[in-house]
Amino acid sequence: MTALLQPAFRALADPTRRDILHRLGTREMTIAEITEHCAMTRAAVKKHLVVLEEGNLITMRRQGRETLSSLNAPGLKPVTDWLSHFDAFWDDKLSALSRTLSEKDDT
Amino acid sequence: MTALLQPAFRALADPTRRDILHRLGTREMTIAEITEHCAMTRAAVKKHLVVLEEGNLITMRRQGRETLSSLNAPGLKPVTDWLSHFDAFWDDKLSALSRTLSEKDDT
DNA sequence: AAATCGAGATACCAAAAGGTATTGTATTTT
DNA sequence: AAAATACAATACCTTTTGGTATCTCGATTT
Repeated sequence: MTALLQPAFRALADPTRRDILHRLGTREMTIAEITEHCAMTRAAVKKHLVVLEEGNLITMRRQGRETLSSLNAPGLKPVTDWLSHFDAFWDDKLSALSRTLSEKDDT
Repeated sequence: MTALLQPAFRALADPTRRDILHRLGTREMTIAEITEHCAMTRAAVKKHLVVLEEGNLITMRRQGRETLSSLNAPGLKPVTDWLSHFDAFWDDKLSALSRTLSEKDDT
């Protein structure tokens, strides 16, 4: 999974792609549907989707003449794992609480 | 803080910059020190440091003729906050626990 | 004071990223 | 079968990105 760290971070670096991820959190969507919200051409949206797929953040499946894109949230795990390395450096109440709890119960 | 979301994600998109962040987790370092590990010129490293500073992920201070760079971990918070929106989509034990707790106590 | 050392500042270059336009190809619809 | 639909693929363009080289400036060392 750590092999997908760079493609995932790369995919997240663009605001359009983050917006698409958010929308796909709601439901599976066609390229045309996504394009409605994006102020660019279908071709451009498709490119973004390919980048998201390379980052393992979405999956695409062909159904008839449509391509359905859906969120692959577990693909974010390498990213959150990498970020968790820095948890110890700031004192966020919740993360501190989580750390405390995980110390008591590491099953 | 949400205004720094894009610069922060941008800064994290480069493997060299992520590596620098890791190193700065250990201690404050000069540009020359960082450059030793980076297989590129000081000028290139400096550019990366500027990007990291724009993302609010590090701070730089001049001391004599040296520039000391240090990690600013709280700058990662907008990123982790954005990512937490997707917590509900995978079943990570710790994040599930955190959500449960935050429901009971939202102060 | 002179030489050196760590950086800042530009200018420049090649490659990648983000986007459009155009053309082509299956799948539906009528 | 013909037309329209939803997309794929390619070519092309512009801007950004990652990098080097060079020159200069200010701080240190001797």
